[in-house]
Amino acid sequence: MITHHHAYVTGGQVRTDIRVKQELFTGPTIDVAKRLVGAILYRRIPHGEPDAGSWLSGRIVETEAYLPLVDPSCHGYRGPTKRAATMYGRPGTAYVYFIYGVHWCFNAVTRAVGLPSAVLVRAVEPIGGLELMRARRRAVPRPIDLTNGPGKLCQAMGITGAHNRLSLQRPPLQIHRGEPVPDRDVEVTPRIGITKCAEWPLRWVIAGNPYLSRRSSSRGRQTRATS
DNA sequence: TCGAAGATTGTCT
DNA sequence: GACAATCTTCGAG
Repeated sequence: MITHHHAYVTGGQVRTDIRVKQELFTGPTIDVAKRLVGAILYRRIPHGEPDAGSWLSGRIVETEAYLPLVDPSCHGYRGPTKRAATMYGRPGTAYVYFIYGVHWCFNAVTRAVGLPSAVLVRAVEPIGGLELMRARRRAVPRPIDLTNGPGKLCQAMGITGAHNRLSLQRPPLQIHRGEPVPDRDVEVTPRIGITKCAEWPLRWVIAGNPYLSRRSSSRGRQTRATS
């Protein structure tokens, strides 16, 4: 079961905590994408907004890797354009972009400065701040639909372009290591919603987790741990 | 400067 | 399962 720890690190714990968090984002993007499955995403509501100071949190259950140099689906593929510039920045920072004129998508930047790459967080399992998430997600009766998609989780947790380029090691956005997910529970599938190199197995999920995003529309190739 | 596409979601049939 | 909503980005001209 998942335990929720609201406490934010202070004092002598800070140094160790920051090092651990940075390690979350080091290494090949594929490794980071798998590693972030089971990690905890924290969002602190800043002063000036309703419910300031409270925390929203969720366990990451679904990620996708967008690779440098070789991946035409990666926004950084065609160079450091205005939008993709964030991907060329420091690993462990947020890359948040607007899509379809409707939704925000949240990524963690990976690799090194100058190598555009990121991990898309596609779904989280809500842990803390359920009521606040529900308030941000209008017309969503079921808790299971609160954060089961990249646009949904950004809406529920109030993540927007204002967070683009921010460090993920301190408020208002943080990712902490969570309880390890056994390898046998992590499945790899093709990515969802892309047209280029759509068959590449770069999506990681906790098999059978009820908070995963919707199935891929066309081929019904949703993976299941058990049938 | 213009047009098309897009790492999505909610609604309708 | 199909499609509209909605707008920023990007590449072509």
